[in-house]
Amino acid sequence: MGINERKEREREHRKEEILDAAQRVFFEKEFTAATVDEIAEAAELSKGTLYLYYKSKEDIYLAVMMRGMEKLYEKLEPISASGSTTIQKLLNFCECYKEYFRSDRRYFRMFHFLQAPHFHKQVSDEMNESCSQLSRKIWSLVVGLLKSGMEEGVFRSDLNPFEVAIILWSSITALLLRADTEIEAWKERLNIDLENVLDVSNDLLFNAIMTDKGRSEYNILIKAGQH
Amino acid sequence: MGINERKEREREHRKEEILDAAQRVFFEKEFTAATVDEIAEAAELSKGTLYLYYKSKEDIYLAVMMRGMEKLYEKLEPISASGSTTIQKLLNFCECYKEYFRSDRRYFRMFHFLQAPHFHKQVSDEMNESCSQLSRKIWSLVVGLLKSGMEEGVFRSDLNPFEVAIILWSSITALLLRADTEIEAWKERLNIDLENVLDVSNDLLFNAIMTDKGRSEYNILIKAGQH
DNA sequence: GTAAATATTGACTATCAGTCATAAATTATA
DNA sequence: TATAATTTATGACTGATAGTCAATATTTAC
Repeated sequence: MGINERKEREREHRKEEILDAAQRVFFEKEFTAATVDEIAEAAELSKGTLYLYYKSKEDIYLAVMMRGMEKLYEKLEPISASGSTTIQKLLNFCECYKEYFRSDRRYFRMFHFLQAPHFHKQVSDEMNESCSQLSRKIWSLVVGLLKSGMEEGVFRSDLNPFEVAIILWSSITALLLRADTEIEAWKERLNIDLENVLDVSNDLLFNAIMTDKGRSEYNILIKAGQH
Repeated sequence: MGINERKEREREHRKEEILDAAQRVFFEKEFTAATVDEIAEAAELSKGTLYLYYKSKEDIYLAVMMRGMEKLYEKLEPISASGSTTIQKLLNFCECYKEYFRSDRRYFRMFHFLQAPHFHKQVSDEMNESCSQLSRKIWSLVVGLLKSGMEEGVFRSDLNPFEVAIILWSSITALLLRADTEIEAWKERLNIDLENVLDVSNDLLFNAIMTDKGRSEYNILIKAGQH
């Protein structure tokens, strides 16, 4: 019976079409401002049909956001797999995340909602699970990098790689989320460029987690990058 | 005419009563789950009356949150005014924020909403302004501390105190917000204690922003604190 | 004591997520 | 091919809730 397979394919295709429509809507309006009716209209389907494919508005939102996370993963993974040194990879990771922030800002912006605790109440267990799984994929790239660096002796091995990953990821994401909403305000009020603040923050943290060996390689790369 | 003054006092008093009621509600339920009708019932007033005193649900929420920020300020300010050394003050600031997180968790939890960009759409300009003003008050304590430390030569003076304040505040707040919602998950999954991660993060950043002079004082204090 | 001003009310409106009985379309059976 | 069974789609409806406003009650001024 190829019929069930075809039906399954068609179902997945329809789900993607709904996401295409939802993405157009969520790129224009944030979660609360966007309505399910708008998404249905954009998808040229009735609202009831949407609910045959997704369990809630939050599920649809997360599914679009996961496209964004997947895209970030696709950008980070090749760095991880490349032949660069660990220090170079760390710098590339950060540059890549910043580049993602700049060019895929509408996806990045959706990450704001991951923070809101109430949001997850309406998310189905399956969606939450796929989302965590994808998070962990990205996560493991960072942890992997830190572990390699510790083994090679460029990162301090007295630190816990998971803890350092949390620290780095939290601080970078927090500053980018802040930059997303406040970059103009800081520029005007105190002439501070939040993207530059991120560079300073990274520089402080990188130096702090590196060994002398790591730092010497890092400083050479940094100087080479500044021109 | 003392009547207008009395009326003004009564109006302020009523606003506080509404906040008392709103606080009880928001301490139990997060923003979306709490309803204005519930707050009205808790205040023993009709919903219409609430809107004579506050312009929106968001305004009421922010007003309660500002009580929480005020309370934090009241705890931080004495540290700033004390005769301790700058390094000691920095450590006390962090300990104080962590203590606030633990004992005033319900206020702290409300901070989650400050991040959400859509939230501010419904906030009146006046409320936004009072809120920013209060933020700046807390903010200036941190910046003041950093500036003093730079003058005394315990903090690196090649760094911009405003930028360092953003970095410290962002990273501490981001880790505490994460701890608020994920502390059990990390404990179970990888046996990682997010409160400890905060200590590690602070240690990395503090060392990174200090001069040799600062670090030597810091290390003495840290060792004294560990017993 | 009465008129004007002020404060309060709660029924009403508008909006929107999610549902479900009904209808259309597709597939299986005779 | 005709009909029954199954699957997919619909949109009017429900329930929840933020915010409004004409009507009412209370307080102040004369």
